[in-house]
Amino acid sequence: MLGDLTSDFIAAPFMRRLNALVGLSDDDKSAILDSLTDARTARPRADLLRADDVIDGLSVVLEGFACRYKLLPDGRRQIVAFLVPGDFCDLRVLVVERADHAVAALAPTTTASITRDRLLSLVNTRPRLSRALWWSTLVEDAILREWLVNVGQRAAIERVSHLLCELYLRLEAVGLAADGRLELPVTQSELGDALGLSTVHINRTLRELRGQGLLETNGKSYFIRDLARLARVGIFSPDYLRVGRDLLEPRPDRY
Amino acid sequence: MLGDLTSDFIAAPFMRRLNALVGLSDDDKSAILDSLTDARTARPRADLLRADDVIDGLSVVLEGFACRYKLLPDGRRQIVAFLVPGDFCDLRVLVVERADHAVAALAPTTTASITRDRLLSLVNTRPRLSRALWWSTLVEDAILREWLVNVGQRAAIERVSHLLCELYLRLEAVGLAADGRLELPVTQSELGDALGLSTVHINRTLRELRGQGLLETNGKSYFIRDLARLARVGIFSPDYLRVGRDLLEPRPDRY
DNA sequence: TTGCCGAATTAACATGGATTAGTAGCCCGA
DNA sequence: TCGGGCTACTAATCCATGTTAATTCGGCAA
Repeated sequence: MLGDLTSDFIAAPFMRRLNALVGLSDDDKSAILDSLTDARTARPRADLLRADDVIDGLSVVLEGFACRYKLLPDGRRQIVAFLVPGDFCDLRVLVVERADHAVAALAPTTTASITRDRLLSLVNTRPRLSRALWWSTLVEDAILREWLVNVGQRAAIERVSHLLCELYLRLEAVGLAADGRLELPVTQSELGDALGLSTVHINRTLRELRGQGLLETNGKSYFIRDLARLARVGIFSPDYLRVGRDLLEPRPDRY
Repeated sequence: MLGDLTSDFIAAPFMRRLNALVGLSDDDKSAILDSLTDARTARPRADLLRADDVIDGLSVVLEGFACRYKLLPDGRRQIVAFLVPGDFCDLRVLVVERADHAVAALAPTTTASITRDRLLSLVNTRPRLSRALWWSTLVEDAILREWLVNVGQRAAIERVSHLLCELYLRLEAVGLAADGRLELPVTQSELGDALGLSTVHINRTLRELRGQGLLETNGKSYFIRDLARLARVGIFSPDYLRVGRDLLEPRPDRY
């Protein structure tokens, strides 16, 4: 377990996220908090998980920013997901022991772990917790599908806008963005790897968004001046971030 | 339930697929076969599932060919997955009631369903079946990630080659392709929607592959003349289609 | 302070793939 | 049998994005 006060504080985004859907009981909350062990902080660029690593437990991002990625043999890299505080590194540990992709920290990133056995017993005894985990994976899937749409169909300016909208909402949901302001501790080259665009073109596109008065940037601080308009440019609709949310709440006791 | 002999026959690819990983018992097999009801055949272009549809059960593709897709308001379409016999239309029915994307038949497609309640009871009483379903979703996820890599990083000829390799292996796994020959009942425009390329460019690219002696096509019949070489062109590695396979088999009783 | 290095930025140029605009083949229904 | 509507296929042209290369900026270590 982690230090109590500290852990509550650091784990706030995580709990906020789990709580958002299923309304965990206090008991559930402390059960999962007490299961978190082995907090550690990774430096930017460090791998949290390498492809083919044997996974021995579930890690949660508590602070920082990370990504899932896959490499081609010639060095091309596709980032297939961004992980923000509250996201899991490797939920599929429940079933599979080895990852097919790597996870890397992009900013200094603190994670904590739950052992596989502990996780399995939590899941078996706490249905709401189990549902919360399921929900997490489903949202991840939905995001992945939306990213495929993004990269497959949208033009550069639409892609960038869409990603900014998504990240703003996700960070806002865990209390890390507000009033249009967010910190994205990623380089333009990393944005490019996520969107299938070159660094240069990311830069051009951000300039264009700034020119249209939609965005201000200052280093890694982003200020979305008009979220509604940015969403229109990015053909962004937030539905996919709340998969089944409204439907689950009215009947939380169904399963 | 479906007619017995007929159902065994039609459901062969499905059972083959479930069986591939976890080695179901005869008992498991008949349990799931007996749960299949309501077989129906959809025509090409018919939606099997519409976005926002309330899902009342799990459908399995028994015969034919289908796709998951998402539409942008202006009509652009991204196909986010192909479903071959043995694939599930909507596994997330276990948790969520509404789909965030649609599923459409591309060829005449026969599906059968399992009611949600029946499915839940199967899952609760048959751990190996439950594992098989989990595995299915994980493979789907892995494919989705690989598609994102494909569309985000690979050039057109690589993308097309990669997809052909993937579909060949997936169809071969359920007994629907062999000796380099496969039937793809999809139009070139549909391939384009899956790969983020225009119809015209799909056509050019197929011509190029034919020109290089890698491929022969005749209508919707494809003949891969040299799978190894095609895989090299497509930077294709089949690992992602067997997520954790080798790791699960040695300890099938672990959960 | 100086020097270094990675990241941001910009400009010039190159190109892969989109778009447009056709023709031709094929199936199917009248 | 004909005609209509897809789908395959091709060529010409255009443009969004990649590539290359150089400059600037900011932080950080000596």
